[in-house]
Amino acid sequence: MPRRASEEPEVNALYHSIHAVIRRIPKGRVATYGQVAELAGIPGGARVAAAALKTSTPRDRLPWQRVLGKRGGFGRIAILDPVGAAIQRELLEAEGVPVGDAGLVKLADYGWLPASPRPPRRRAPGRR
DNA sequence: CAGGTGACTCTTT
DNA sequence: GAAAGAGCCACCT
Repeated sequence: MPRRASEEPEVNALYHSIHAVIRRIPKGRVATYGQVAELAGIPGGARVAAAALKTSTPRDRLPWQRVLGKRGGFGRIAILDPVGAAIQRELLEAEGVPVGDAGLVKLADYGWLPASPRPPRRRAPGRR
């Protein structure tokens, strides 16, 4: 069975916060998983944000199409749900967000800036 | 409590 | 620039 936060229609408070952040993404803008997670209070929890989206259902009316990977792409979803990815691309273009042929969005121009610009982080994760 | 998993992200090869 | 390896977080079994 698919992994979900719980069998109940209501999600956990943490996931709810993530959903709330996603709902705050202005139209015509996109945010990254890491960005959403950080705003939700989970720095470095990009995967948690992804899980929150995965567990959510279309009935939640979440603008998941505005959540992209750090490189401006859709990530593995393009492989898991190619149909959904196509819909996502159309939705973004309908909002005024141009998507390149490779399925990439210019985060420098259409990235969401909730409060501060993007401070260059030195080496948070990935240090081996 | 411990092990396994993933719509991620980063640094190094 | 692509591929591989390592790290983090929260949820599930």
